[in-house]
Amino acid sequence: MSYYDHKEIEKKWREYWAENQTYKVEEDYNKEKFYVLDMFPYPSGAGLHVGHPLGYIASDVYARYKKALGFNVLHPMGYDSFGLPAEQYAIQTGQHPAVTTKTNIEGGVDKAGNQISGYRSQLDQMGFSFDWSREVRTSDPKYYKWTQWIFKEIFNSWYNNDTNKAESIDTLVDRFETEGNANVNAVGEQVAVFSAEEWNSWDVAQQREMLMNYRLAYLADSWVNWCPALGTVLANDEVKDGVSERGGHPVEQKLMRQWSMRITAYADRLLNGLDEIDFTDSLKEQQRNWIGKSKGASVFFDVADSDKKVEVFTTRPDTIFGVTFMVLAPENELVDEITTAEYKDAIAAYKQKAALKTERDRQANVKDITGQFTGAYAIHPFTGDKVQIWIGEYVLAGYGTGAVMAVPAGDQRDYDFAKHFGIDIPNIFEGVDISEAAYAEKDAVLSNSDFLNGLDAKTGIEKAIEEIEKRGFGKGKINFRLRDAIFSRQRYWGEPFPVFYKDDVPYLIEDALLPVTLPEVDKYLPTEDGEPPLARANEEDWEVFAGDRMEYNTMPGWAGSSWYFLRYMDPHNEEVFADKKKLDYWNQVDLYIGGAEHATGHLLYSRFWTKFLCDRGYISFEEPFKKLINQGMILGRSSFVYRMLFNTNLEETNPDMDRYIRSIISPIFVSYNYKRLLVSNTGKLSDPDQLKKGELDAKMFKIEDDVQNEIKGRVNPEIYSNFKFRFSNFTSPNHVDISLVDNDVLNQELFKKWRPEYENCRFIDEDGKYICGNEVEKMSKSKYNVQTPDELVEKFGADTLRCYEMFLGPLEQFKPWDVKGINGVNNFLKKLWRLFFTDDVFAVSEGDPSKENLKTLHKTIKKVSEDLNRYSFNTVVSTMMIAVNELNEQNCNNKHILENLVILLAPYAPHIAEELWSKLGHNESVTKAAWPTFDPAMLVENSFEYPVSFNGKMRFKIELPTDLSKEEVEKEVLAAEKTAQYLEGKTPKKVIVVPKKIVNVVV
RNA sequence: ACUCGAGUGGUGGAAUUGGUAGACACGCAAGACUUAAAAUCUUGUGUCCAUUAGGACGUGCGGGUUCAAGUCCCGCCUCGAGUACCA
Repeated sequence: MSYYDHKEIEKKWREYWAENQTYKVEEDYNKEKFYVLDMFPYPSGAGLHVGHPLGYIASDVYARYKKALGFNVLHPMGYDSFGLPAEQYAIQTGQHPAVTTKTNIEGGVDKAGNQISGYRSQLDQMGFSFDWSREVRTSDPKYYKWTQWIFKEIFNSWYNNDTNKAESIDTLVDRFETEGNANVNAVGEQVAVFSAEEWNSWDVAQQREMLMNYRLAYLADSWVNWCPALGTVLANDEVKDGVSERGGHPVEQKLMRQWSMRITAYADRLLNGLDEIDFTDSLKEQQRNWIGKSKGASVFFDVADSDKKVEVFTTRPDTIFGVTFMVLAPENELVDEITTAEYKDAIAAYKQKAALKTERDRQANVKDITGQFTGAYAIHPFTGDKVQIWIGEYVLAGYGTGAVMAVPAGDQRDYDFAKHFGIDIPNIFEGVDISEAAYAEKDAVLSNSDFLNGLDAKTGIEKAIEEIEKRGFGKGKINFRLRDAIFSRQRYWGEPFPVFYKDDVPYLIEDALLPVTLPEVDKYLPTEDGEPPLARANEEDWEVFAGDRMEYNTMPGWAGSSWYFLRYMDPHNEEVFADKKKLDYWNQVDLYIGGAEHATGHLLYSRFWTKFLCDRGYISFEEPFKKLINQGMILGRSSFVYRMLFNTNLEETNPDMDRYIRSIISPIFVSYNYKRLLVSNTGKLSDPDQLKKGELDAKMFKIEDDVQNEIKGRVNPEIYSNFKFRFSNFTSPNHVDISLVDNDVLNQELFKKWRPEYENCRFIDEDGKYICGNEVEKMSKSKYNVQTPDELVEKFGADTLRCYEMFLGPLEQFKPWDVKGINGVNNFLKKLWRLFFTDDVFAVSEGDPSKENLKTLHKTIKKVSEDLNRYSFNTVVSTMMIAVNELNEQNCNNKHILENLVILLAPYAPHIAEELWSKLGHNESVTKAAWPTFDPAMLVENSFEYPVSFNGKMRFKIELPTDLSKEEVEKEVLAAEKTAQYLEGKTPKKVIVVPKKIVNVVV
């Protein structure tokens, strides 16, 4: 085989790898480990486009590099195979989601008869070094058995603020039994104090109900994001702009009994942990904002003529003397209790109006100020003044206490509210004008504020909290925006809970009976009375059943993905979720690659579960992912054809005829460079454009004439006498399939066959070529700009595609896909191949390499290693290209040089590397070869070509020995012939010499 | 509005700690091979001026620091991403 036959080579080595289990990894406790992980994919039926494997290629390159460096590398892959799309498809087709999921992964034919190649084979053809023996699927009962087990652990835990750790619920029960809850410092709901005697006197149901307030996985009535279209609740991170992230359906607030995870217990640790991990700043920032820590105070205001109190949270307790009213969220429980008889109806009406609005409506109408007075008054704790209590939509039920103390002088929303309802706006800042707007900056000095007068915000806040605590109506408090995570979904295709109910009290299924598998149901829809699909299953449909009924909810998508990276360490263990020794060995993920869209979902939840499992002693690290790289999206390059618009003169007089004539005139498309001239008839045209415009006019004229004549025989003469076909100056751009376009030139024949309506279309082309316009957009079927890896692998091979995707640009960046460029990379591999051949015969020379050869090699080893160390995947390809170009020029076919070159290339182009490696006489896979060592001695030069600049401008170069001192270099430069020319007779003020870098002469 | 990120040839991009801006590739142009096309190879290719020699300008815009700025500092503009009544 003398030419580079990628098909043959790639097939051969893929088979070799599979047969020899080249990528199988074992724990080797004497070897240093490295864990490279990709965010695992949801196996959709649509398959992969070129954007999907980008991150996998990068991680594969890195994994192979680390392995060559001698690390024991764990690099697994699996599927996040529970989820909505499979279930929606199941609802439509009645096919079990397990079946479609399996087809999407393993290939087959879907219900509509489409051939699906399957994720696995698409991944395999890319030559990835995944250890498939460790594959996990979240929907596999053997896997979700342990997801259920972890749920049980979380359920059986509480958060002890004193130890700042999750502990077994047994330690809590012990304390309740001996001392009650008075001294328990736990994260949880506010509960009344009880004694040990009281606890011991309760029955099991009462005790379990109390424990719910403490458990880290708990069942409670909570305000949830209810999405009627999807028939399920959604977590906060699954709602974007008030609609569901998947599908964009409206979401409303609803009070429902739901499972939740007490992630708020970990808010502070999730925040602090960010300092220890290497994520991008923007991602850390997103998590910080999501957690939303704010310091302030919680203050109680007595309600006048009542024993009720309103608790508020404020970050500006220093502005408390500016309080002129209070506002509660409409959903706040206190509202009904304090509303006076007089205002009952108005309040009820307002509440109802608010409840009907979707999340989105409430967000959209930020500018609309609404609210309603309750009739009740609160007592200002310092001044004793009576202040009105209102309810208003701008106060969120879910944040803080669902109530605010309104300080119109210092908060714009309060200011607007006060203005709108005519409430006082007393100024509490010295020398600040608040006639137009509130003053929210923290640099103003307080006034009209009793003991706080003269203080700035910082000291004022401290002083205020001190005083509030002293007088006993509040205390300093830290508040988080982060909410507990809703953990149930009213869906079928998810993990069933290991939970059953007896007398409406939830109990756990014992470990020995796990997993609780999904029962068969007749339909994947809610029941008539609105229960989740699992309620359709009868007792006998459940493999595991206990109590009165099983839990009907299933777990959310993030359950399985929160811990999968641990299961890869020991995927087939049936005794524990993973063996402790293996967990300790593989430890954290050293490099994690995936999209940034998981910033506040998966990446936060898995950090939470990791901390939990660490607290409970199952693992020995708190952060799952040491370093994370977000790969940027590969955008599509869409091509456009421009359809000419025209007038018929009949639009008004005879619209029916107009429509008829339009229907019989085949589309006319104008080439891009002409279209430009059509639209830009303003301003002066350049001479060539002027010429082109002339051409265009002539062509348009001709077609106008042709069309005019063609119509003649097809309509009656009377109508024809009024018919005048004239092009307008406008065109309508239509997407055209990129497979019909080569280098912006449209294949006119194929285009005519593409769609029946284009069969007889006409082109106004340029010298026979129709040039398409283009635009960079997201890849999507509807834009006909999707590039699948399959056709490229077929045409150029996986090695070329791998190199090209890396070559495209920095991994993190968004970049447009340009098919053209792939030729260059393919050429590079062909050139490389040819280095090994002389006159079509494989031939390498055994002798010592030349100094030049060695210099090229070691320069390359150095740069490739450095670049990989800083994850600069794109520049490595350029470096390899330079090396091949240089070796080509040097006519190098030295065995030593080429062997090392092959090892350097192997992470990027493993197939061709294996082939050349074996041709070089090796019997083992190139993946077993050690990374070459850089020898600085090979790069030592005895002369350097100094760029000489004058006043910072480079003028000429001069070759000088490297062992010259600065002074000698200066002397040589000043003596140089060209120097005089640039000095123009002046004497240099100063000469800067940076050895082996630059010389700058200041004149 | 706020937070983060990014603006470099016709295009993707390189320049790692301030030290030759535009590496490497695409595209384009010219040439070689060919009956022709494709493929391949060679040469050129930031812009402007100049026949050449050479010169001027040049990393979004305006300032500054420095012998020297794509890189550092200040102000602004544009684009992208995220968040959005968070008290």
